[in-house]
Amino acid sequence: MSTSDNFFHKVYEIARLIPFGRVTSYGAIASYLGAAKSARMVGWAMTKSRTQTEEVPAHRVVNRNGILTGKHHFEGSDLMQQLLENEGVKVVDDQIQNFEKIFWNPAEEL
DNA sequence: ACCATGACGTTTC
DNA sequence: CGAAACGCCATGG
Repeated sequence: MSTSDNFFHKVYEIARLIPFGRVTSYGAIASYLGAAKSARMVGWAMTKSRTQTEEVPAHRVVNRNGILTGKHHFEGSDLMQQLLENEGVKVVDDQIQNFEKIFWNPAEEL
């Protein structure tokens, strides 16, 4: 047990609230949790997310530019992109198309 | 305690 | 536009 477990738990809760076909960023989640400077921890939480019992849609979390920087943490070489495109999110060269339109900001929409 | 390593973000070149 | 330098902070050796 550590004090950051609560932070991780909240990260997972928010991640599960991301609507189908929408995406958000590591920084947006960190900022919403009052830890604007801990975006890297959100990424770390995503890495740990697969150990969670409850599923976490980690593929809906990208960096602030809408680029799939964490794709290498998924199986294969394009699984993350496949998962997104299954939801209607278009990706070209690891860049989410129309990113600003489908971006889901927890601070404004939650 | 020190150093290295990131699924980040911002600034600068 | 890509690369690098910082700042940030939990984790691991």
